[in-house]
Amino acid sequence: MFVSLLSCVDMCHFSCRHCMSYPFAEIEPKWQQWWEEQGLYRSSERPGIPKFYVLDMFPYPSAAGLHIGHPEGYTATDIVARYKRMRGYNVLHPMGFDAFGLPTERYSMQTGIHPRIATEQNVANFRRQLKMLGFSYDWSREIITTDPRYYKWTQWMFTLLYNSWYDPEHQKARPISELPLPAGLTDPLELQAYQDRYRLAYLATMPVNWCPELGTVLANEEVDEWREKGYTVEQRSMQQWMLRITAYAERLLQDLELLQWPESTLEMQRNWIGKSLGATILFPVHGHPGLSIEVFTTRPDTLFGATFIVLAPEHPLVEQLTTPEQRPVVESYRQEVAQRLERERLEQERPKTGAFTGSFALHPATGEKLPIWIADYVLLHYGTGAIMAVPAHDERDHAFARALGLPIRQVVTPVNGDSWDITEAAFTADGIACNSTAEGISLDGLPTPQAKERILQWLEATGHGRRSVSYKLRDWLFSRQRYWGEPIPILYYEDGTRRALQLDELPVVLPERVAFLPTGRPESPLAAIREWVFIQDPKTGKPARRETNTMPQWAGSCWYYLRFLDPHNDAWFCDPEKERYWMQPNGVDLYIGGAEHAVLHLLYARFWHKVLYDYGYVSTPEPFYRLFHQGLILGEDGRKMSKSLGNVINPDDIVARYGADALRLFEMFLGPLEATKPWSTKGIEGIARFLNRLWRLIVEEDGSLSPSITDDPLTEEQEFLLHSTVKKVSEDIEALRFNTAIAQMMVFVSEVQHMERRPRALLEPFLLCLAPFAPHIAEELWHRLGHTDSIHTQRFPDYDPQKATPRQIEVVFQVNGKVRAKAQIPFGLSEEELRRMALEHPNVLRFISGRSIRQTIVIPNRLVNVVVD
RNA sequence: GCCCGGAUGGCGGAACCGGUAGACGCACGGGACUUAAAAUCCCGUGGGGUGUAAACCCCGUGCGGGUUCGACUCCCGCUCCGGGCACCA
Repeated sequence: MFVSLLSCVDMCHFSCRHCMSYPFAEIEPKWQQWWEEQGLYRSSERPGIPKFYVLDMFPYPSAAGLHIGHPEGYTATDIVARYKRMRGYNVLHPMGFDAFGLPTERYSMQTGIHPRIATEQNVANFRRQLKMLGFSYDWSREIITTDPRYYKWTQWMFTLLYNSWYDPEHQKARPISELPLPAGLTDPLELQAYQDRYRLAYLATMPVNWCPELGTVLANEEVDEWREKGYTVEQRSMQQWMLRITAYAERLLQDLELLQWPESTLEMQRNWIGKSLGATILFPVHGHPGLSIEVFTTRPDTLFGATFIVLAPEHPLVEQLTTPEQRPVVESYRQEVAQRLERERLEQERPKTGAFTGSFALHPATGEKLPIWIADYVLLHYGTGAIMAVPAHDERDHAFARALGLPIRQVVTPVNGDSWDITEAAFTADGIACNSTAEGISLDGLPTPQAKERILQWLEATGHGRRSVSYKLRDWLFSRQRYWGEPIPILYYEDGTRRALQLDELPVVLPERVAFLPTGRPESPLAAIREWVFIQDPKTGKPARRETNTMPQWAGSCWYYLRFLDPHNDAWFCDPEKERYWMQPNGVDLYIGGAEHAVLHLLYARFWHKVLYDYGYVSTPEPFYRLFHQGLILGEDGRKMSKSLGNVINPDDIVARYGADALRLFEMFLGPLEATKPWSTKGIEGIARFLNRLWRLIVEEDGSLSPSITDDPLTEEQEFLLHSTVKKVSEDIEALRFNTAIAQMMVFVSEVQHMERRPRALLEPFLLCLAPFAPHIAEELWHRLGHTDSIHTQRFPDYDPQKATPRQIEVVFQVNGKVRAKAQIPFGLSEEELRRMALEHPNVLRFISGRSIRQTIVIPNRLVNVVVD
C-alpha cells in the first residue's frame, strides 16, 4: 500500500511536469541543430568591423564529464558573446580541449584504455555536453592540444625558447646565434655549455619531486594533492629542462599595469614574482685574500648590526670555508638538512639550527671579524644564498642568535624615542639609526629611508656593494617523465652535443605503442621504445637519441588563444594578419575562468606571449586584457562538491529535467558571478517557473499563439517598462552583473502577465534582451511570433533614456535624517517645489513644530531632509 | 605570521557616486481554482510596539568608535569566515 501510494504520487508528479512545462526537450535540440546548419556562430575576419574576442579557459576533458561549475563561466562568456554580436561586433568565441596530462594517463593505467582513445571518448562527451547547453561557439575552430597538428607548434615554440637568449640591454629575447661569445671559444661542447647559460630553455641538474608510483616528477603545486591520495614523493637530483621565466620577471611585473584583472589576481602575481629592492654587499673572508661572500639584504641601513654571516647549507663556498676542525659538524649538518628536505617542509616555526664553518668574514665598514655559519633558514635559490645576520632587526636572525648564543647589536631605535628590549624581540620597523659609525661613514640619527640611501652611496663609492633587486620567481621546471605529453623536440648525439629539431622536422609524434606502467626508473615510458628513441638523424646522418621527457600540462594552454585565430594553418602557428585583426589592440577582450589559474597558467601564458612579442610574432605585449574569475559553485549543503560527499550535481540531469535555458539562467541568477555560492534545487524551480510564465504570455495551452498578442502601440507605462528593462539588461551585461539583469526580466514578465493586451512591440524587444541568456526559448518564441530569421542575428534593442525614466517617482521627506513621510511626485520636480511640499506635509510639520529649521537638503527625485534643532 | 577578499531577513542575494535597507528568487503563512492533490493565480512575510481602523512609533546591514544634514556605503580600531603566500633576508 505504501509502495503504491508512492508510485501514484510519482506518476502524478511526472505527468504534471510534462503537461505544464514548456517543451524545452523538443525545442532546444531543434534550434541547436538549426543554428549549426545555418553556421550562425561561424566567424571570420571582417576588416572595418570592430572585433570582440571572448574566451573561456578551455576544459581538461576528464572521464567524469562536465562539472556543474563549467557552465557557469561558459554561460557568462556566451551571454557576452551573443550580446556583442547583437551589438554589431564581429565576435570570436571559440572552444577547445586541453587534453594532455596526468589524470588521463592515470585513468589509462587503471583501465588499460590508451590515453589517446580515452581522450577521444572524453572529448566527445564534453563536446556533446557543451553543445547541449547551446553555447554559441564557432566549432569549426575547435582545437585539441593532443592533436599532432596542434602540438607541432607547441614543440616549435619550445625550440624558439631553446634557440633564444634574453638580451638584458635591449630587454628582449634574441636568437641564440646573436649571443656575443667570448674570444677563442671554438670547442663545440664548451660553446654549448656557454650558450646553455643563456638559453631560455636549458638543462639543469637539480633536486625535484619524484613519485615512484606515478613514475614521474611532479610540480611543487602537485605534490600535496598526490600525497593526500597516499602516494610517496621524494627528492631526487635529476637533469631537467627549465624555462628561464626569471628573465622576464620585471616585464611580467610591470605589464600587470596594463591589465584589467581582479585585484586579488594581480596581487598574487606580484607576490609570486616577489620583487625586493635592496643591496648586495661584499664581505671579504678572513685569511682568504680575494675571496668575498656576497649577501643580499633589503635593509642595508642595518649593516652595523650584522654580527655574523649565514650561508645556505648547499652554498658552493661552504666546502672552501669549512675548517678541518669544523668539517665533521658541518658535514653532518648538511646531511641532516638534505634528509629534512625529503620530509614535509611545512612545520611552521621550526627551531633554528645551524653549524659554524670555522671561518670569519670581515665587516666592510668596521673590519670586525664575523663568524660564518650555515643554516637551513637561508635558502640557496633566493638572493645570493647568503645573508648578513642582523639579529636586532630581523626576526629569523634574532631567533637564530638566541638559539645559538650569538651577539645581538641594536642599530635602529623606534622613531618615537621609546626604548626597545632587543634581547626580547627584533625591532623590524623603520626607525632612527644608531651605533652606526665607522671611519668615513656614519648613519647615526638618520631615519631608515635616508640611512638606506646614505649607506648605498657609501657601498657604491667604496666598492663594498651595490644596489640590487631580487625576485622570488624561479625558473620553470618544464620536463615530465610521462607518456601523455608533448615530446620535447631535442636530439642528442654521441659526442655530447645536441640540437633542437627544425620546423620541417616537427611534429615529433608521440609513439602509439607504449607500456604505461611506471618502470620505477626515473625516466619516461618513452625511453623504453628503443626504435623511437634511437634514430639516424636525417639532417646530419649521425646516430642520435631523442629526448624522452615530455612537456608539462601547462604547455598546450600557453598559446591556445592564438591558435583559435587560425586553427587549420599548417604553415604557421597563426597567420600574422589574422593575429593583428583579432588581437589588436587589446588581445583577448574578455577571458573568464577559475581563480585556481591565477599564477600558473596566467603567468606561463604571459611569459610565452612576451617571447613571441619580442620576435614580432604577436602584436600585443599581453594576451589577456580583461580577466574575470567565476566563483565556485558549492553543493546544496554548502560544502565543496565531491563524489565522496555525494553532493555532486550533474549538468546532464539538470538539463533533462529543466532544460538548458533554465540551467544557464539559474547559474547566472545564483549570485554575483565572482562569488562562491551554493547550488539550490529549489532555486532552479523558480527559474523554471519564470520560463513557463514567459511561455504562457505568448503560447496557449493548445500550442496556438495567444490571442492577447496585439499590434497596439505601447502605452506610456509599457514604454517605461520596456525601456527601463532594456537599460538595466544592457548595462548589467556590460558589467557582468547577470543576476540583476535576470531579476529585471522577471519583473518584466510579472508585469506583462497582468496585461490583457500584449503588444508585439513590447514582447519582441524583450525577447531580444532574453536571447543572450536563454537562446532556445527566445528563438522559439521569436519564431512563434512569426519571424523566420534567427533572433540571434537581430540588433540588440536600444533604449531611450527619456522613456527609461518613470513619470511618477516616490520621494521621502526626512526630519533630521529620519523618514517621516513619502510622496508621489512627477519626475524632475524642481527643488523649490519639493522643499515646499515637504514643509507642508502634515507628518513633517508634526516633527518640526516648535523647533527652528536650520537647514533643508533637497536631492531632486530622491528626498528632502529638514534639519531642525 | 604576511597579503588579498568578504560579513545585509529563515536562505541565495539587491541597494550604481554617501540619499527610502531588504529588489528578484527560494522558503514559509493565508486565500482562489479543484472531489482531492499537483500545477497555476492572488495576498502577506526583518524584529518589536501603539491603535477599532486609517495610520503611526522604536530598533535593525558582524562588533566598538568617528566624519556627515544623512553611513550597508567613507575613516580608525577589533571579531569571525574564505582564498593566496609562507624561514624570500
